[in-house]
Amino acid sequence: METNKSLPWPDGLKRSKPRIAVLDALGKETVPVTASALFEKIRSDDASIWLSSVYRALESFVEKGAVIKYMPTDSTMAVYEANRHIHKHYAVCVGCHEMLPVDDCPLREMSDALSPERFHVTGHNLEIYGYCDKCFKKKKHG
Amino acid sequence: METNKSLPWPDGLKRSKPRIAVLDALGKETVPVTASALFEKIRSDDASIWLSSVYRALESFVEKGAVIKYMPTDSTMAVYEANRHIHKHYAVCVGCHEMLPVDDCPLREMSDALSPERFHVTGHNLEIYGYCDKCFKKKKHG
DNA sequence: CTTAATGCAAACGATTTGCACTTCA
DNA sequence: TGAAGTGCAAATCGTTTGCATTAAG
Repeated sequence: METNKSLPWPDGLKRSKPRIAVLDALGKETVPVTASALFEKIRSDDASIWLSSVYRALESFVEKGAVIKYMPTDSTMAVYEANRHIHKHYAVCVGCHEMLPVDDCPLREMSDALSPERFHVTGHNLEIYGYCDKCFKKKKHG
Repeated sequence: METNKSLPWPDGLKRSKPRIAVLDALGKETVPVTASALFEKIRSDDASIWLSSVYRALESFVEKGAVIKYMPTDSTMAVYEANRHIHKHYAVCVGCHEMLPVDDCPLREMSDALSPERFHVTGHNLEIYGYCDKCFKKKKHG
């Protein structure tokens, strides 16, 4: 997974210190992260940034399609990841919220189920729930 | 779709006025609804109920598996539906948030992609995004 | 009776927003 | 310079919680 190659700057967005910091930080992640996790990482690296700027930066990137936002069903916080244009889904652990990438997507033929008279598909989101192995073992022992 | 048959009462839950009202109201819905929408409907029907009681009732039903909670990615509010034990997914309109049922589920073989050494699947959630026909037409005309 | 559920209000926490002050193009 | 972005604080809003009271089993 190409996490280190720096992400292309989205057209039409001014380059500012907070935005650059946010996109850089996202570029280093391999799984989706929350806004406040990003905020902490940027801060601990060095730079002064405000949480609201992180949110605003993320929002503008999402709008441009450079970043993808997910809202996991069993959580209250949104998570974000760089859009590397690799079609991908995650298995979310119900115990610790870890997100494991799932390489296969079984949805190629999905849109057939929806005729264009009813619905015009632009994308989809698949979450698989369950336990990662660590949490599964923890659960077994109580 | 069997929306009128009254839903079975989950084992181990005390029958109380607010809980009954919530489950009744959910039984009349054909698509997932928000807690506050339910709250309004119950109120407009007649009964006095508090929003917090709606949340508490929903929470207890979700715990018992009688109700399913979703958190659509493009929204900030959770939605709930009665668990009729029919495997189902929705196409969510990006314009108006309408949720259209999708009858087919392409995920039967999904869990094969995850070996049990990595992840123990308990369920999944699929959202399909796009435009319902009304919003699609609206968008075309600007 | 005795535990669990509710009424109600007040707290919470993630996210958003308002506004004066920068900063980028 | 002028529009767009940020610092910062304060507001918002869906949801949760605390506690005294009420109701279910």
